[in-house]
Amino acid sequence: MTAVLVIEDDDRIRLALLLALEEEGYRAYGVATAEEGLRRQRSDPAEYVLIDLMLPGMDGFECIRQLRRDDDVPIVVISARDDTHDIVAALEAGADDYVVKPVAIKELSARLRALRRRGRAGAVSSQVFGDLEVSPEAGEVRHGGQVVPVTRTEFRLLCELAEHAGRVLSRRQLLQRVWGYETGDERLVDVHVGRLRQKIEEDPANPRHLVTLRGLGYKLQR
Amino acid sequence: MTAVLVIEDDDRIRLALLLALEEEGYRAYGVATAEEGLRRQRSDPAEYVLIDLMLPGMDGFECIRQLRRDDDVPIVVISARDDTHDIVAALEAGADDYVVKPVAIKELSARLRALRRRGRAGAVSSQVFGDLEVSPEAGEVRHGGQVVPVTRTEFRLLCELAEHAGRVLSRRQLLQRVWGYETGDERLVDVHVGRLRQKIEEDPANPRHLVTLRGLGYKLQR
DNA sequence: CGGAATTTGTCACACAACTGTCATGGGATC
DNA sequence: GATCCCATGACAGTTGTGTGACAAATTCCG
Repeated sequence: MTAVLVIEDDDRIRLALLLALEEEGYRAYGVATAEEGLRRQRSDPAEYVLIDLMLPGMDGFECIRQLRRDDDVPIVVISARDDTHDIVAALEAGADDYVVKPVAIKELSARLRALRRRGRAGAVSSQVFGDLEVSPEAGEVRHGGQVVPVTRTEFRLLCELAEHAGRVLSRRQLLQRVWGYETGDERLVDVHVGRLRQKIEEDPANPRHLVTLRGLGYKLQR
Repeated sequence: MTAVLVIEDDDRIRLALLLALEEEGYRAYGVATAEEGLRRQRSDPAEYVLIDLMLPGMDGFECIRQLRRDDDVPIVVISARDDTHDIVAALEAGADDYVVKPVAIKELSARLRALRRRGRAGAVSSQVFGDLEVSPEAGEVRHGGQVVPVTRTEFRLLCELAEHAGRVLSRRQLLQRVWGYETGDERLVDVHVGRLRQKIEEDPANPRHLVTLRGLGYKLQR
């Protein structure tokens, strides 16, 4: 059965979430602090983590970062604030999705399902985005059935984006994950995204797959 | 030749799919109902099944479940609705992939390729790559029908690549698997690849089978 | 056993491909 | 309209790969 870990300090909300999740067929358990959440996830990993941002002690952002360090579990943020900054910061910390309280349980459930679907797709050796296909194993990129020659860096970049398809990755995240740079000029990412577009987009000036989210980063989509 | 069964009640869409699939090099045939599809698949199994969800009589979901009962064939759902519930239900019924109508045939083709890759079985006794043939058992390599004399190291290298045909193998991996070196100069691989090319490639400078993926490694393809 | 032939691994060089930086200009946002 | 953000082309430095030469190791064969 699919397990969900809920990290939320407000008892009433946490209990309500747990009940609703069990109603939906998940095995759900909750903790009230980030520290306990980390411990729990290490000892008995859940398939999903729901987390509030404002927590006593370690806050949600830091908790997400630490979770991400040793786990690729899908993380959904549940926050009271519908603030762009929070959303961006949470996604940059490594969250996969963001919902605003009060949470419609049906919506939450749909989002979990969507994540599961995406996760399943991510597990296969080859990913398809419309007329674009990325095969990490074959070291191959196809566009409209044709193999496109891409460089190693472009390939890594594309794989990284494909692995988190549909989700924005900031320039900083890409710099860290693709290049391993903790710091550095983010324009570097732009350049390589540009070059990649020349190869995999029909009309590089109007990208369909590798799109820019101004101020946020890049995203790969169908 | 790879056969595809299309289960779709709309005559125009079905015919269009069949034509497009044959264009792509598949042997395709179609039926209009789930019942007929099940019968057909039992009597003359195809390698892939494409299925619409909304069908007269037995619906797509039930059809998928029944197909799954006695067959491990990859099933791709073709639906008009881009609805999370449908997608989840179809995948849970046993489908392998889901595309939304109108279907871009290139995308469909790519998805079929992806499925084939995922489901590919292990090594076979003799492998053919166009005009290149490798028989590990006979200890022979043929190029254009002619037996080519290769050295033991070259042969091992070629077998290793053939066993993982279509996948990139890094120099390090090859060094480990062919030579048994945990560490060592990776240029060694280059040299042997070069020598192998002299023997099995029409034009060693422009290899068709034993290709380089810069920064990644080498790959054997047809 | 001994010499010849073959195979193997190392090295160095050359060339092509790739990478990252910079500057410029276009577009979006407020 | 000012500002910020992003796309893109050019360029020099770097890296990766192919290849020929050569010596050591191995195999072949009389």
